[in-house]
Amino acid sequence: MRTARLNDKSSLLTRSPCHPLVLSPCLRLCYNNSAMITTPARTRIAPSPTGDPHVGTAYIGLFDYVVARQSGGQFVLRIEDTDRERYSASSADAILAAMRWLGITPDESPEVGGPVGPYIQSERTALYRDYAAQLVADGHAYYCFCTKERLAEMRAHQEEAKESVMYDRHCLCAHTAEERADMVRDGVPHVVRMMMPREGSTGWDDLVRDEVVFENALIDDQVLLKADGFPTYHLANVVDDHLMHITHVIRAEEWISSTPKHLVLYQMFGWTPPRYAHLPLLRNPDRSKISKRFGHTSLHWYQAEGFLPQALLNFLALLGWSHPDETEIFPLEELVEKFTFQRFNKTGPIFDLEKLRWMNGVYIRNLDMATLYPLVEPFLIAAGLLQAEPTPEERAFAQACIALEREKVRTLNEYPALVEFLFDPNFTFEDEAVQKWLRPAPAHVKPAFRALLVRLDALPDADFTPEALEAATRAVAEELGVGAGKVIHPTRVAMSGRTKGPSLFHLMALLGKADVAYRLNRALEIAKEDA
RNA sequence: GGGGCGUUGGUCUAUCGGUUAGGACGUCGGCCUUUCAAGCCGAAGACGACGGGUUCGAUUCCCGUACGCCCUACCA
Repeated sequence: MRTARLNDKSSLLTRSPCHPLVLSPCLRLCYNNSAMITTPARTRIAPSPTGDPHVGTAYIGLFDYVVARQSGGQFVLRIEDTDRERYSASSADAILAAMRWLGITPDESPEVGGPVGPYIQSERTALYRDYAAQLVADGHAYYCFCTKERLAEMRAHQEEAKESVMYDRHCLCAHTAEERADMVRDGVPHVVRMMMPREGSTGWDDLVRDEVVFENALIDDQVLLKADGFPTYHLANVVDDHLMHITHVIRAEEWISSTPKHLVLYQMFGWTPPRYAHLPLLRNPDRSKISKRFGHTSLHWYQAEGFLPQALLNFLALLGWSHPDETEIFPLEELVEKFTFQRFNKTGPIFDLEKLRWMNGVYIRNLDMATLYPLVEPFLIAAGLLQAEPTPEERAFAQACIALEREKVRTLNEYPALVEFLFDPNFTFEDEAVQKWLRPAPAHVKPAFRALLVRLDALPDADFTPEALEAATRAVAEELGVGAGKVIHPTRVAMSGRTKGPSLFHLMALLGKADVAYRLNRALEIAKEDA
């Protein structure tokens, strides 16, 4: 049951000189956060194109997607490129591509368009200017001409005096509205600041944190429009969320203290605010906000490392949220089915890469070869094991190699190192393996290799099967009066240069008679040198 | 300095006042096995940050303290 007790907006705002707005009783909303969302919700992810696509964007985007899907609504992607200093031209495309890779594709975006575009804020600047002007005209905002120097000085004084650092409304008190308008007309550089009420409080019922309230007096007169004519996040976000009919703003915890500003803007405009859900912030191992310094924040890294999008999403879903049945491995569809904000935790989780790696391994093992191999091939090509356009034969061989080591990895990029030796009969031996079985070689090893060579030579090509190879190997062991392992282990070293690896007989069958013989002889050579 | 948010094993978490505080990752040990993995079994690891309340009973509700984090930009 949802109830909303919202005072008539005109009674919320009253005026008085220099403290012009008074917000009376705080905004109280009571909702039920335990339920699934049944009326179509419009959610949005609003990344800033300032660098590589960020894992935090994927985290928030995942839940935006889930809420939209669950409720039968839409998931919108909007590019917030109002910071011209940090803007990176290639970033927006990279973000879109990363979302596509993850499979959480927006219903409306700069790429696919939609009914409430444009979806790039730099293409909407006229809009923000108009709304800012309206706020000024209505007395909810004012022009400010203070230089950065004066602001810095003011802050220094305030800090020294142990006062809270806030704009002192110098321009508001020193000039009349007409004077300010004249100065703007005369081209004096200026910004637009919102006139934050100095009394009352502003609060909301957060979908994950319940009621949060701030004293208005503690909130600064935020700059809404910068001197370069671009809006700040605060203005652009409110205007766009309203114009784009966003019903649920899902964002990171770091925005909590900005929310009252946004709420007051909605009141000033006379708009109904959306619901807010402030999700916990992903953390570094030292509990600070996740950053490049400690971990991997770029989605490119996860992709390059060979994480599967499904695994990443599953892992992300379990950061802060938990499945009602305590299930750990579940697909996106199930998250859509089971999601409620109530099951969200408020603590910022540390991003545990080890657990992600485990989970990724589970997902890899659950794939059939037909699905797995195409995902692995690019890694084989990158490692130089395959040429860029493999022939069907090369591809078949590579797939057979991967099949041998299929369940061994946690990330796809581990495959090349595991199967490398299969592609190269002149592989490099590992010192440890050589020392254990070849140099010095236990007395039975060289005879065993020679006996094996003879037996394998006698095997028709068609019989070069794991079963036949195992029989031959065991027969050799018996002949020499040693345990099977005493032949199997050195043979493995002869085949791969290592003490560990895939099933020996399957590996030999895959290599074929000639290659196996070559490798056996090569090992014999190495063992010979020692004497 | 001010404000806000948070605090269950190393990590992710369950618990919506009554449990021997459960699960997962990781760690350690065992089994399986031609090695490595995988799989299976088992173990160690939480006085539920601390101190007060409320209650017949608190990890769960309230207050305080400590600690951590976020915000405090003409960045988002």
